[in-house]
Amino acid sequence: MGPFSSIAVTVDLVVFTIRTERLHVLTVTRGVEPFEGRLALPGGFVLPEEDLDQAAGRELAEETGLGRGDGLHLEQLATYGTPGRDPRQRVVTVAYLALAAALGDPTAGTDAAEAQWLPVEDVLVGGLAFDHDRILDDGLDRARAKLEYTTLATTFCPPTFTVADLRQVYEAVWGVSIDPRNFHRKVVASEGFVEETGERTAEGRGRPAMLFRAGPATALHPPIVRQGSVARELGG
Amino acid sequence: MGPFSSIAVTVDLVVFTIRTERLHVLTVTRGVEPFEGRLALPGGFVLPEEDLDQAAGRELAEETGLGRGDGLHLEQLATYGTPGRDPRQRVVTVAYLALAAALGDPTAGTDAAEAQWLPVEDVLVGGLAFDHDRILDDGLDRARAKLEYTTLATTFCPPTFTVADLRQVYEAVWGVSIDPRNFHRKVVASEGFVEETGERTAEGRGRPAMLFRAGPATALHPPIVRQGSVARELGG
DNA sequence: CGATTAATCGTCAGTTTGACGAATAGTTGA
DNA sequence: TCAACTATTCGTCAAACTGACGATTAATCG
Repeated sequence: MGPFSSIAVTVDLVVFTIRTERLHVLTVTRGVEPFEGRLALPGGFVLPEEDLDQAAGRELAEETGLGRGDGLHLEQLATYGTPGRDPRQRVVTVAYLALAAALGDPTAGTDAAEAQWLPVEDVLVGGLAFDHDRILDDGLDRARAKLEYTTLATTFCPPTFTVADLRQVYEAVWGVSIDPRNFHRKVVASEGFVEETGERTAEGRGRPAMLFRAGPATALHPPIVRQGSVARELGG
Repeated sequence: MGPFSSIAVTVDLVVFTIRTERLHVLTVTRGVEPFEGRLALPGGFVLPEEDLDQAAGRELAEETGLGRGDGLHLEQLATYGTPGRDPRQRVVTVAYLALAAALGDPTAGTDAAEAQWLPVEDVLVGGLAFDHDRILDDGLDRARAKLEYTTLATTFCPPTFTVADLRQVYEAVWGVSIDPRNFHRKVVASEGFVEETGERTAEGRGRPAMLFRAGPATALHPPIVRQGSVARELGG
């Protein structure tokens, strides 16, 4: 294939979770040049006999210990290949978006001793190496949009959760506050979004809440819309 | 970077347009093995100093003569890299989706003497080389979804067009028929979707229609929804 | 010129929305 | 113990939006 083979292919991960009611992203501290000591998104090379999705799943498992069956969501985000984005050589990276329920601190002892969860707003202000700020931004846009018309918000929740838990997911990801009464009405009316477990929360202030599990639906009809979000988005 | 560099990176294009009220996709007939003589999506290698978007734009220009300023839309679709998808060597391809107004037959004389527009439904039934059927399918899904909540339908139209022209875009892409009265109401009420030119069509049967041009909006609020499309999409 | 065609305007009932009041069922603190 | 507090859940209401479809308008066709 001639002179075209000198491009390295990697996968990078934008992994979101919610801790203490704020959206967090998984980061690693680079141990080598370039950008040594700087924060970056986790990622690595695609192995010669490995599918792209496989590579992303492997990297995710290495960094977090999460794998199939942990109710996490993994989808391809976009691919970035501007010449010079890695100063060493031409690197094309396929970015993936992962959503996970809150879990303990990243598995030390593995490849990812330097990995840590950081609040997205703290990272967004230009803190990442390479073009990872842009990738994080695109991942955030994608996650925000997907909450509107898919049931993916439940992947941020534990196996059983309350409507308030689910609402806090939307509030954390969108950075807005939502009327609990209208949100409750829409969620329980949305067929297949959540299923009753019959149980209710034991502790906590206020009236005990019903516990739900994720329902079988993947798409939301009608969607849960951000108030003035995309609206009035004019531009030329 | 060791043993990781032996992956070739290409771009492939899903180019849609509308001819005779049906959605068409740009195809090429392969002149070399593998899949010699078979239909495929146009595409080619990413050059060493070339950005991915650039490569896609270049390939599009080579095949169609279309370039910036022709009011066409070009966006990254997804990346495909399953080992074995190209029997010769490991190839990762970044697919792009392009939408264009109807134009003449593909520019013969260039690289693309074998390029032709074919109705999507004729191609969908497993006619393409490599994994291009899958790519076409993903492109079709993306195009259908984007018509709902963006103003991209106008990129299928000439500089000035009627509401009926726009409706035929939706009907061709979605493969449904739409009530002309409700569609008209929504389109003219949607701020920034279309702008009046003050002119009207001269020829044709029936009452002459007002001519519009594309407005400044990029997002649609509220969206133009497919009837029962995504609705009831349960599964798990 | 009447039939036909297509564009545009209207009507109407049913649904969904955002705003917000009210009842419920717990915990907290004096 | 009980009033204050908090959070969940249920209701109400007017405004907006939707799909179905009738009616009018303005052209071409036979």
